Amino acid sequence: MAGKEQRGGAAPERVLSAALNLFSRHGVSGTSLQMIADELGVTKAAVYHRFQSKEEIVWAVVAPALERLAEVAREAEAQPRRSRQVGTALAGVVDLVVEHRRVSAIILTDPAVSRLVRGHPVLYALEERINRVLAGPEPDAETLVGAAMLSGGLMAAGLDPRLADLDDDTLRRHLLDTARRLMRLRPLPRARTAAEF
Amino acid sequence: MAGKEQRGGAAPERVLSAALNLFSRHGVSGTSLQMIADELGVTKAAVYHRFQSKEEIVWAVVAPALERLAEVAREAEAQPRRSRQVGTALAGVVDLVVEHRRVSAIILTDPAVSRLVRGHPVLYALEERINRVLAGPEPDAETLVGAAMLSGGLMAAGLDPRLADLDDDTLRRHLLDTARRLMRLRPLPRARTAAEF
DNA sequence: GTCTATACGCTGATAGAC
DNA sequence: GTCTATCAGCGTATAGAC
Repeated sequence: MAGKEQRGGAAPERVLSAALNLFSRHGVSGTSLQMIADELGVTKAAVYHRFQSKEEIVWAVVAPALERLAEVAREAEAQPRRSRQVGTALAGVVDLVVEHRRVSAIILTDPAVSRLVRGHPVLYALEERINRVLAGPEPDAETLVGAAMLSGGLMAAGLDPRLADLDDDTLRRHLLDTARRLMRLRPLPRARTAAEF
Repeated sequence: MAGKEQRGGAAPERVLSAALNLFSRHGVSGTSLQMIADELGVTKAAVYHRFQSKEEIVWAVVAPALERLAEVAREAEAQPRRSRQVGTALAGVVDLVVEHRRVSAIILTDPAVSRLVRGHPVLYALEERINRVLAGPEPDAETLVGAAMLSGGLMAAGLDPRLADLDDDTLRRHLLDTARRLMRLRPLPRARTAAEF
C-alpha cells in the first residue's frame, strides 16, 4: 500500500490528496489527522500549520467538485427548452462524476460531509436547483424515482472496481446513455459526444 | 429529535434500533457507544452487558438484510432461464431495499461496514453471486454500467426524502419499473406485482 | 442487569523550540 | 515550516459494587 512519503512535506495539495484517499477508504469520521500526517511522513502539527482545523481540510477537498456542480446548474438553467435543460444537466453531472469520482462519492455518502454541505445555505439551494432541472417543475412519481436513483447510481458506477478498466471517454458515453435511459430520454445519436449536449 | 428514553433499558432490540438510527445519521465511525447509551438513557456498561464490542453491534444491525440478500441470490439462481434470473433478482433486491432502506444504505456506503462485510469470505462471494445473476456471465460494457448503477441508485431512492411520502407498494412498483429500464428489460405487465416476478 | 469507577490509548488542537 | 511536548476530552473496553 501507500508507504510513508517524506518528500514534499505538508504542502497543501499533498495534504488534500492524502486526505481524499483516506476519506474514501475510511470515511471522514474514520480518518484522523494522525493518519493524514503519517501518510505524508510528517507530524500533525505540520498539517495544522496549513489548515486550521479538520473541517477546513474537508471543505478544501470537496470545493472543486461543488464549484463544478454550480457551473453545471448555471449552464443547464441557461438552456431555453426543458429537454435541452435535462440533457445539459445530465451530461454535466456525468462529466463531473467521471472526473471527480471519489469526491462525488464522499459528498453523496459520507454523513459528516453531507451535513457540512447541506448546512451551507447556498449549497443546499444548489442541490435543489439541480433536482429541479433534472426532474422538472411538476414531476410525476416515476420521474422522481428516476431522478433519485440517478445521483446514487452515477456515484456507484464511478467507484465500481469492475468499471475501473474502462477509459474515461468510454465510461462517460455509457454512463450518459444509461442515465438518459433512466430518465426516459431518447437515445443520443452515436456520433455526438457527451460534451456536445 | 429523539430525546432520552428510560423505559426498557438496554434490551437488545432497543440497542439495535438506536444504533441503526445513529449509524444512518452519523456513520458507524461517527457513532460512539456513548451516543447509543445516551439515546437509550442507560450507561455504556449496560450496552456492553448485551454486546461484547461495537463490531458485534454492527453485525447484529446488518445481519437481517444480508440474510435476505442470500435468500434473493438463492431464489434467482434457482430460476432455469436467464431472463427469469434477472427478473427475480431485480424484484428481490427492490423488495430488500424498500424493507431495509437504512440498513441497505449503511452496508453500501459506510466504509467501516463495507470492510467488515467484504472481509467475510461468504459475504464477499454473495456480492459476486448477485452481480453475476444481474449482469450475466459475459456482460458487455453497457450492461456492466447498468448493473453498477443499480445498487447505488436503489439505495439513493430508498433514502431520498422526496420519496418518503410514497407508500411502500407504490415505491416498490416504480423502483422495479425503473430498475428494469436501467437493465434494458422489457416493461412488466401492469397487473402483476413485484413479488410475482 | 444496571450501575459507578476506572484503565489507557487516541482524538483534535495549541504552545513554543529550532 | 517542521519539530517536540503537551493539553483536555472522548474512544472502547473492563472490574466490581449493588
